[in-house]
Amino acid sequence: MSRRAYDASSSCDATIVDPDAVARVLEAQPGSNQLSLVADIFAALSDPTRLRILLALSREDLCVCDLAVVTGVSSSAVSHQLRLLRDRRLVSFRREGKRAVYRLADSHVAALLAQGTEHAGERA
Amino acid sequence: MSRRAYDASSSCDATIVDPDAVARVLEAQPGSNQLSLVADIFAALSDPTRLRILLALSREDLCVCDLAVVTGVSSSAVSHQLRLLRDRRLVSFRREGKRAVYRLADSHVAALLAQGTEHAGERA
DNA sequence: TGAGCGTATGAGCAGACGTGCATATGATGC
DNA sequence: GCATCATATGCACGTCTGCTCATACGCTCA
Repeated sequence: MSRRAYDASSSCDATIVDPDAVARVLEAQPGSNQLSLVADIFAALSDPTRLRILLALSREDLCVCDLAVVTGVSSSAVSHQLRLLRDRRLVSFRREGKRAVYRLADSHVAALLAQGTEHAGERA
Repeated sequence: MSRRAYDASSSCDATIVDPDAVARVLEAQPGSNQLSLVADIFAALSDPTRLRILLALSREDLCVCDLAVVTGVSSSAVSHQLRLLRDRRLVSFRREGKRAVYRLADSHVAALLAQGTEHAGERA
């Protein structure tokens, strides 16, 4: 939020224009591990197929083959994506006979989805 | 939220196990365009360098070369990423002498960042 | 046990992505 | 005008990603 003017002096090749601001920012930045975690979560939400899966699961628990119908891709592709979403703890599943019925892991996921769609909605 | 048991009959090759649930989901799913928009926004947040840029800008307005210092990559790379963030309307900038000073486009971005980091924080 | 179904996984491929290098553009100051 | 600095852009390269195909696993029922 700093709106103070840049002093326009000082060079810039690997040098810093606003040392105070840079220092404040560097102090507040999360470490690389934490940052990769955040990036991984957003990456999981960055694919249309996975978004369709997650949006579907935000309304109904569904098995793999129904998710294939909903997303319009092969159940193999869905399974691959579900594995990724499982690894990132965004979905969980239970066995029901031969089927695997998936559901969202927790409400944070739905909240992120909602915020993302809302943000996109304003740029129609 | 449907928790009713799957009836375990009916086949599944391109066929549907729970037609009602699938129908409800399909009706509620956004169109492909809207969906791509959402995916693009999340994709913009899915890279550590871009996250560093956005987190930095959520605290301070910064020029390209300072962002290069903060992110630890070349100012060319920063410029490339800023172009992407500009195209997706996540950041805006003003000219200040020779420099371009960038800032977050709106508060939604900060909200998404916060929600993402919070979500990641619980999985330490 | 053996066939059939639903799901999972590994390999391979086409396309997208992030970066650095070289170069272009634009603004400042002599 | 020219030189210099900050930023932007085109290209090339290595990596990653999402899909399909083939195959393996696990469960159910005859």
